[in-house]
Amino acid sequence: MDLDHTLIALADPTRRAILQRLSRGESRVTELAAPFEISLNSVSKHIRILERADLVRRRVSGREHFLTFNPAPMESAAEWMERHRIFWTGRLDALEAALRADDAVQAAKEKSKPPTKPRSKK
Amino acid sequence: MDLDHTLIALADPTRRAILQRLSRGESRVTELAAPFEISLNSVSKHIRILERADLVRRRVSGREHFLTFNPAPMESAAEWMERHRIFWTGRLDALEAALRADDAVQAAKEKSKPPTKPRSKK
DNA sequence: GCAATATTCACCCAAAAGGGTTAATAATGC
DNA sequence: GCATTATTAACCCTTTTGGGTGAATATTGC
Repeated sequence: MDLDHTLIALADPTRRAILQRLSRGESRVTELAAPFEISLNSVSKHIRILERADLVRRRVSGREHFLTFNPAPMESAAEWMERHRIFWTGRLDALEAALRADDAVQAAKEKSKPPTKPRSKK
Repeated sequence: MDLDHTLIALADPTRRAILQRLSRGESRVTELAAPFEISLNSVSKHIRILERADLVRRRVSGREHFLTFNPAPMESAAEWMERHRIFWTGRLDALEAALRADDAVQAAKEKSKPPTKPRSKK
């Protein structure tokens, strides 16, 4: 799934730093790699993972590779996370509400024990 | 960083399915593993990764381990993603605006060639 | 043409992830 | 006590990740 690639790409501090740098504008690979202590080669591999997630686009001009940040996958991921966060948390809330409701029913039963009018059907 | 563990945990379909199941209420490991084709053992390993991210909590009662979904790390991750998405995209917008402004300045220059008060820097 | 530059390719290595199988451990039911 | 059940532990295997080095390739500048 795309989401997998996006989340994997974002789950690394070096790659997040690369994206942060690229959010300020396009950059060549060497420029981008300079601030990092790891080798140019390792940075190149991180870039490939970012490209797989389509978070980074490459424009080759002669021997220089210009990289740009593409926010679209990040928007999808943020949207997915927000939606599921709300949905999943909402279901927990619903569950708790149901439990509270059950408790209330139980309390009512205990209190007045009515013959519990058989609800017709069945 | 915590974010690393959270994103890694969320970057797998099996683990997302586990969380989805747990969002409907707590479950034992065996119950949880039943719908999956992979072994109980593999599910157990996925659970450990979810626990590392604190997305899943474990309550042991006798030989049964009851798992619950903890939404807090997901909220942090969603918050992080939304904040950076806006910030990074915002900077791109700012960059584009700056480029458009430069274009406008350039166009103005071309049109009337005024002495163009040098805006200091660079 | 030739040296320097920008980048990747092809490897090596260690650690982690994701899958499996076969014990081992701990609690339950009888 | 003893069989059953729930779960992890300890291994094996393969792939991926994250790091490295050294060579290959392509382009630029002279």
